[in-house]
Amino acid sequence: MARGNNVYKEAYNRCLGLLGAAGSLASEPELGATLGVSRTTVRLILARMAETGLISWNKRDKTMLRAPCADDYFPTEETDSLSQVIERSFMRRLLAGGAEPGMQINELELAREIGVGTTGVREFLIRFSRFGLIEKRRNSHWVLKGFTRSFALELAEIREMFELRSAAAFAALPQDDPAWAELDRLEAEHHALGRAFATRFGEFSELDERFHRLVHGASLNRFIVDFYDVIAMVFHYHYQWNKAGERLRNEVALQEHLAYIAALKSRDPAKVYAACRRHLKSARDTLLASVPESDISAEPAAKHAESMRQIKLPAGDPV
Amino acid sequence: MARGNNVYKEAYNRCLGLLGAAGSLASEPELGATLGVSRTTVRLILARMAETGLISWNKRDKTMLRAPCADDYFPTEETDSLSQVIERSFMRRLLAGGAEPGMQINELELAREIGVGTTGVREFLIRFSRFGLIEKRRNSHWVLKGFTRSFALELAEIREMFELRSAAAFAALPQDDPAWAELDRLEAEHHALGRAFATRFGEFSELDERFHRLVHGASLNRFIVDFYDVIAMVFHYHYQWNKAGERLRNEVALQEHLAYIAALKSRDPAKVYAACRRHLKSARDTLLASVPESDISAEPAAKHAESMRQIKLPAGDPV
DNA sequence: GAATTGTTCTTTTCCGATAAAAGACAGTAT
DNA sequence: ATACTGTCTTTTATCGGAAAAGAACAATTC
Repeated sequence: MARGNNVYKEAYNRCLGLLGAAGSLASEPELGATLGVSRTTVRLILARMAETGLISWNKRDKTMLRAPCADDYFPTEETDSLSQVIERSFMRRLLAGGAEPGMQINELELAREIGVGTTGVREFLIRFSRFGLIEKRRNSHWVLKGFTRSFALELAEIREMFELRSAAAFAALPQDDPAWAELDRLEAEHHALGRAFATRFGEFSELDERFHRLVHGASLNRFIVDFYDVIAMVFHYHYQWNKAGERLRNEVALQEHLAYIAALKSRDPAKVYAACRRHLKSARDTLLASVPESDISAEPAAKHAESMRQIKLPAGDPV
Repeated sequence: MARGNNVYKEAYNRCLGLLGAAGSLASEPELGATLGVSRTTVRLILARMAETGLISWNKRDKTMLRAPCADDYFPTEETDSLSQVIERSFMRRLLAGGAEPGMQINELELAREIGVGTTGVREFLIRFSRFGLIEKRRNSHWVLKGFTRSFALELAEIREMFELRSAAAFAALPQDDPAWAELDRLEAEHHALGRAFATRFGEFSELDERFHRLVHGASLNRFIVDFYDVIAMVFHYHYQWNKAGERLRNEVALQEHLAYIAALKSRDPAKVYAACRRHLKSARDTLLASVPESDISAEPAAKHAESMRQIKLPAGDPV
């Protein structure tokens, strides 16, 4: 009948890392800031560390008595927040099969199977609904729209609109904008990853997200920035269940990113546009290739969205 | 400790209207369909109507005994759903003054002042967050971002992108698409409203929303369609508190709509583009004019968003 | 006297319970 | 045979309460 203490447990685990690395711990407010929790939680952590004999704690003095070992850590199942637990569980069902579009979602059943209260599930579904994969019937159940080809196409359409615009805005950023320094840093990381690609190619997706978020940030538009959450969600879960051809896919994307970065640095709108489009096109094709081919007639939207991309908008300044 | 019975009360009131108009009532399933509620609720309504002597109810026979009077209706406060109550209350505070950007939102306080449970407020805030006016701090409070100039600009930017694309898609719709018939109907309604504008100009906003939703629907993209919810919310609440110049504003918009509709019917992409842009530009200007001029330096995004619109994207097919 | 600690109060997060509303199914009327 | 009604089951919407986490303030320490 109360919230779980995962915040404490998760912060405790991270704090063990800090202790192991430094041999002692900073002041309570400072620890709170680095761990991203309140001082109340910090003091709970310190209390337990003192209790288990990891440190001696007397006011300002927190010195390590022994190095933390594997047993000191809380198991990972206990450090996840409720929403993470629900999200993962839900996405597994969604992607790991048997989730037909049109199927209805039962809050109570979902809550019982995951082992949480209904409120948590409800709130998750409301938050999740903005991804466009589920829909609520008034005073009734939720309906699964499914991870379909048409979803992928609609997503790609918006992404392309937003990212082309963001990339153009990025190229127009003043010389002294901190984004340029961050771009240099990311470029270096791309090169570093490329050199050790054989062993580290799995790290690419994290770099990918950081790069695209940086670009989107240049739009200075909250709707564009927020929309990247949808893309990130899709990539995160979708590719987690679909590791086929991961290495090649990432290798291609990495090269495209480097060309894209070079184009941004040139500040030439035409070059930026071309490099961005090239990358977006391959991202879309890759995503579509991994969505199982479905009966198109059952998805009128997909057909239309595909034809949509052929429509030529009259040239002109954006409004 | 349970849900309110507003669904029943609201449906009951609408059913009184049906009864008054027709003199008798259809079958239970049919009534459920027209009122948009389940048969369980329909039977509750019929039971009360029989009890209060409005009808005699015996199986299939439901005949009116007396015409419904004002006293038969439930008061409007009791027919609103919890989320409507919370939304209105929240928007009133947001727009009716004293809501500074950066201010923090207290769930418990809000719940107490509105007289509802915390769960309802929480769920409302989560749902409302997609409008980009509030933001959540992890494990902590919500922060009000405010109905600022920069919000209006960011909103307008996306709206323009989406609507230009939707309008182009609309013009490319096949001749036999039902949207064309609906467009004809809306055009006729525009003309009818225009003829009686002096007395009925307040009805324009409802027509406005239906027209724009029809256009957006042609995109066949759920993200574009859903985004219109944001615009509709803004217009609904903002203009509800800002009636200054309403008649002129609506008159201009009505004429622009007629030109826009004519352009769509011409199916000429260049004409569609021009008419759509003209209308969007005046909609943006009108909205901006009604947002109080604020300290631009405190809102870096606003400045940038305004310069953004000057950037000329290289012409080319959409990806 | 500025930062840190000790203490207390507030707010968020979450669960279980319950009435309203939806939905299912069998029986009955046309 | 089809559509409607009567009855029963399932599911959703909402509240109150309790523990965890945050935040504020007073008392120390360097």
